[in-house]
Amino acid sequence: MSPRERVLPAATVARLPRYLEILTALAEDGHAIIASDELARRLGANAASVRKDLAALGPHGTRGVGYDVPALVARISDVLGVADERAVVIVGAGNLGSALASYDGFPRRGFVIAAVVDADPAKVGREVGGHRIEDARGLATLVAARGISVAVLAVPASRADEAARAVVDAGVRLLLNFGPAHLDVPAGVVVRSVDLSSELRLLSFLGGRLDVPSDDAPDAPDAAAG
Amino acid sequence: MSPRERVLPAATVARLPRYLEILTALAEDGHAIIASDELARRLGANAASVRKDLAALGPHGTRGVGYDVPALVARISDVLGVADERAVVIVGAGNLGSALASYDGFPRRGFVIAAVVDADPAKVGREVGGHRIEDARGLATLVAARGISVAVLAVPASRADEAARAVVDAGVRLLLNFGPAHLDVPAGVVVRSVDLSSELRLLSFLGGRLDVPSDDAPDAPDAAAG
DNA sequence: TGCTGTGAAACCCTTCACAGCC
DNA sequence: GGCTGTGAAGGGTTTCACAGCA
Repeated sequence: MSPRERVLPAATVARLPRYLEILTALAEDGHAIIASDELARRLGANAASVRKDLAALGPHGTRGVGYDVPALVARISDVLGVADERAVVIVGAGNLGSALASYDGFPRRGFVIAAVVDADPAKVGREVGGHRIEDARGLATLVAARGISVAVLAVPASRADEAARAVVDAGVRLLLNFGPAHLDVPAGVVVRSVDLSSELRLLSFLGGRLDVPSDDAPDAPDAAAG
Repeated sequence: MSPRERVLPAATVARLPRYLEILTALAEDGHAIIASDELARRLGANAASVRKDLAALGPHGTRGVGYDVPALVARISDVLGVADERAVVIVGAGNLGSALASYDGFPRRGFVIAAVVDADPAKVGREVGGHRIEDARGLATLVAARGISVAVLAVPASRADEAARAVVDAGVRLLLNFGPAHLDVPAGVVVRSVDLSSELRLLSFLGGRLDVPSDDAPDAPDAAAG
């Protein structure tokens, strides 16, 4: 449906948030210039890869000198669209949902928690992280009234599909899912999944391999979920 | 304990935990057989990819019929090494650490929370998720005494490096890091990072492409890389 | 017939090596 | 000299298409 002209390689896009974190920290430390070598070291990547990534964003480097840190911060912020604040609803006020509601990383990155909802009436009215838990049945109203564009799903695996359907029906098209399942959503809805169970089991596997002596450290495979 | 184990492709390994989740659920629902098409649908992947993945584990499928669900569950469990319990220490008893300490996904997947530590003396002695918060300075002793092999880092970004060094010094070689930074660890130490900030910003980017880009149309940097 | 198992092609990403500019 | 920008090479992953078997 959407005219998806992929300007940037997916792998580059996936790294942009980390560039932004590093470059922002550099800017706050007063660094005005950085070379690809140093950036690569901080990112844990190859310098050529860094140069390819940054070149794809446009010419912000000077040969023989390095990259203009403030310019890159501005450019990446622009590309990622972090300039605009986004209203977020956290669905599920269990342990994880409560933690996320209190997580200061959200507001610091332009994500305003506009609502925390739960399907359990017993939880409605309680407070988590300064937010009053509201009834999940009122989702559609909340989304419309507060301009919510992102939903964070922190519900049990068995409820994930149901919750996804509810937020999509309410008009949300960006989902961050903390659950093991693949969510079946309509075209036009974007889902990113953070699967703690999978990460743990992957660790378990990689740990089993540690007994084998190896000359170089096996890099963890990227878990870029589809 | 495995007949003959060849090296599995990293991409396959990264998917195994999700296969295991799906297949376990199928087994509990009484399904004895599943076809690659159906498995692919639930995984959100291609059927050929599923067949390649499963073929790499050995012959557990029957042509014209499908795959033996219980056999696959057993095989993947074996490969991932989830049979053994692993003792985990959670480092950082803030919002996220507390949530993880209460997260029932850990015990259900063979990860026993053996300790929760924090560097803040004010927090020591309090309880989270049934675990008493202990002093982070005693890490080395705890790790040795309780056979801890996995550390979950849930500390602020500014403390991540410090915390990583501490757990590695204590003898832990498997780290699950909830933080934005790249951790510099010695060879032989495996780190998996779950970066909530990055996920959010990625969502932000993907969402920006769904709506009308505000002022600045994608200025078409030649994507012809390589 | 139906579905698995698998060569082969296509694709993507990373890394190297070096040309180009300051 | 130093560092960016980029063709080319190399390696891995996905997808197709079909052979092989119950």
